[in-house]
Amino acid sequence: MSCFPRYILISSSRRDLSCLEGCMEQVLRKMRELCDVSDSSVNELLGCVSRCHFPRRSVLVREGVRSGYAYFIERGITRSFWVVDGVEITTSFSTEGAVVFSMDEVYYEQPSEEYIEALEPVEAYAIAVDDLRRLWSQNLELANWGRIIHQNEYRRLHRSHKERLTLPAGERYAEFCRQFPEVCARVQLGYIASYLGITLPTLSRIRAQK
Amino acid sequence: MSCFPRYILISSSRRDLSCLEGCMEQVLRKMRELCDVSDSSVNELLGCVSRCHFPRRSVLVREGVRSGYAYFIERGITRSFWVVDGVEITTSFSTEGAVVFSMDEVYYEQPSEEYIEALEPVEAYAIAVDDLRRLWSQNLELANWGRIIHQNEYRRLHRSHKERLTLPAGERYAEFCRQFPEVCARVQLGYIASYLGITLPTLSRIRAQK
DNA sequence: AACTAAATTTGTCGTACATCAAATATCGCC
DNA sequence: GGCGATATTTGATGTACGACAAATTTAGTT
Repeated sequence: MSCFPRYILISSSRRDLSCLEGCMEQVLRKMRELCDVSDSSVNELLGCVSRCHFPRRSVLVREGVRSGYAYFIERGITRSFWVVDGVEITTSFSTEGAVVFSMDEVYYEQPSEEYIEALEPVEAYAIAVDDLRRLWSQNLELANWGRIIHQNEYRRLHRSHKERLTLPAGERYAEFCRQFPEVCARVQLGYIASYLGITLPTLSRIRAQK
Repeated sequence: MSCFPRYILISSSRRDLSCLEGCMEQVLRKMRELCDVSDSSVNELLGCVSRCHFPRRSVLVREGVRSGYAYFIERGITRSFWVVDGVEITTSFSTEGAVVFSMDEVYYEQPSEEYIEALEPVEAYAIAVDDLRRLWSQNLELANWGRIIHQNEYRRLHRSHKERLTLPAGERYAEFCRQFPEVCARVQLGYIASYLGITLPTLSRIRAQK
């Protein structure tokens, strides 16, 4: 089990929106791919976020804790994982434009069961979980956006589950590379192996075969 | 691959609500466990449903088709499954009080990728997918109820995925029996084996060990 | 650029579970 | 209540992948 260097930097002045002009570009680009959101809703969202930075290997969300924040990834890549009996199990990767948060915290108001860590230096926008919940409950456009994100996550998980049960390891890896070429290129092998449910040596051998 | 005897009976008179008095008991009981829904919202829902019956082994939702309906299970049990290369993979069981539908149809307006079949004779209430979508988009209470159902499904899947990656087959079976004793008792072994990602002979041997 | 730590490859061996097949038990239905 | 179909058990054999460990390559830090 790795040990985590720990610092979280959240810019102090939540109300200084000057830095937001022309910001959240990746996040907003991704949002517009998913659904229509009016400028006023976007502004509501922008009013709640603070820019922040996470060095490589730092932890955004920790097991057993309520971090209090969700994060929109503007630059960099993160992984979510469980630690079970000292073994890390990667459950997802998130890149530019994605939202990462603890489902336990946001949906169930409980401490997170997962970790989220930065695999590269991450530029992000933090939003307080309370603010996110409030926006989702009050603003229909943002609620729909949240729902679509969640539905897509469910679908990814559903399909990955299907693949786990039907495809041998090599084909699952090929499928992963096809679906997430970005992630495949930027992330080290051990994390992908863990995501696919195989060991690092096995994945290495699979790659050697071709 | 099994072949399906097929008849779907939906009572013709959608507007005859007399049969609904004291009806949907199991469904409404389950709903109240999850969240608060006012009588007027419940009535909105009741106004859209029709009682229907599915014999054992009949199919509620078929792959490649838009069934046009979601179903509230009042009595009986269903399974959802994929057919991949002629092999059935069970992804969930639904009992009294549950809602079953094709995610592809309701969320993505596409033909279903899954089958849903009755494992026992099923008494259900059918709602047109269009009506369900409309209710969810217009009624905040019902929308929240839908969201909670979806979140719980996500969580179940997330955890089952975790178990698949960390526990050996025998412990996964034990965990399944602990979490779903009802289902465990009512459903035949092959479906449970398929849900757990092991073969029927293997599950039979696991049980013989204790 | 060099030094160190981390990631990946490669090797050997063990095992949990799959596959195929046949025998027995159970259950749905008339 | 009994018959026929279906579900479960049991057996023999194979294999994909895991576990552990050492060698080699790659990459991060000064």
